[in-house]
Amino acid sequence: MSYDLLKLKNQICHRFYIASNGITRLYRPLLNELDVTYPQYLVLMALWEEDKVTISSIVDQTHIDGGSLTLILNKLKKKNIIEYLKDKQDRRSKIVKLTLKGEKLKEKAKEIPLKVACQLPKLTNSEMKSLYTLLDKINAQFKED
Amino acid sequence: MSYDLLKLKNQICHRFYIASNGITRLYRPLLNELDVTYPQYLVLMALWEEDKVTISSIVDQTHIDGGSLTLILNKLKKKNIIEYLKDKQDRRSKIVKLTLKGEKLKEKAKEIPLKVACQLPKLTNSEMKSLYTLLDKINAQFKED
DNA sequence: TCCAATTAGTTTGCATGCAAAATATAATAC
DNA sequence: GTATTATATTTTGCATGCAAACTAATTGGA
Repeated sequence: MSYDLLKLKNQICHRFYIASNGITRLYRPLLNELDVTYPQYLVLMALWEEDKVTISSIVDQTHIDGGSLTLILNKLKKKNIIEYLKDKQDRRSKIVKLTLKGEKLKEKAKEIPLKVACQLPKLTNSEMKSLYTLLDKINAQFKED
Repeated sequence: MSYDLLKLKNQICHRFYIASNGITRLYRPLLNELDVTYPQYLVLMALWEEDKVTISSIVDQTHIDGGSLTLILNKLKKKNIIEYLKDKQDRRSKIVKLTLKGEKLKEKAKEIPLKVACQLPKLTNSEMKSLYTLLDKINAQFKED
């Protein structure tokens, strides 16, 4: 009995692991049509909301690791989806800006959220709201890290 | 307004991504003391519950990708935490078995779940139960993939 | 003003996650 | 019984996630 907490069925982190990987898998075929990966899509969503931002701002919004983000952004640049501008106030930082192609991708992506939602088990509005609230409580502590 | 569904704040998958990575980060320093990574720990939890199982059984229990699991198991073998046995019924499959060292690690790991729980925001029993239920609903569809 | 501490990004090395191809062995169809 | 098909596992190649070391530029204070 004292080992019950070590059982897989009692691991909340394992449930997040399964949910995160599983839902990302649902996105994959849809994102393939845009020729982007899920983390690249996170970056795009951040830029579609606010363009011409620093790399560290994107880190804050997406929670993608900075080292990984360097690679991700370079790939988006190679695909002509973003470009870099110089920050004249602070020469250490770079400004990331969507290209026209990057902006137009938003139109193509518009249908993705609903298509993914349709493949998920139906939750009532109340359940969905509750899930968001609980996730936000759990994640609150990671917002500042 | 028609792009609201593309905002980061409305992405349930992004919340799972943040929660999964964030909580795994809480485990890391604790798991370092056992010299294992989080996915390796998932494998150990599966084996502590049921030892001498096939690789595909571990895939079913942990939802770790089969290709990745081959590497993970080889690393656990190199650390003398598991060993392989031959399956005489089916020579395609391997039986994975904890070594004595692997079994003893369970004792060392016993305190980990509580130590992690202490670092998470406090949820009421009711909230926690609700979160588990909702996650299980979401994950139900990935159980068979 | 000059140096120490800080900050923005990049690079490196290791460990997955994942799709797809490759291997080896079993089970089925005929 | 032999060819076809299916299953268990491994291998390969690419894309992160992450810690730690590194570079360049800015800031804070003495």
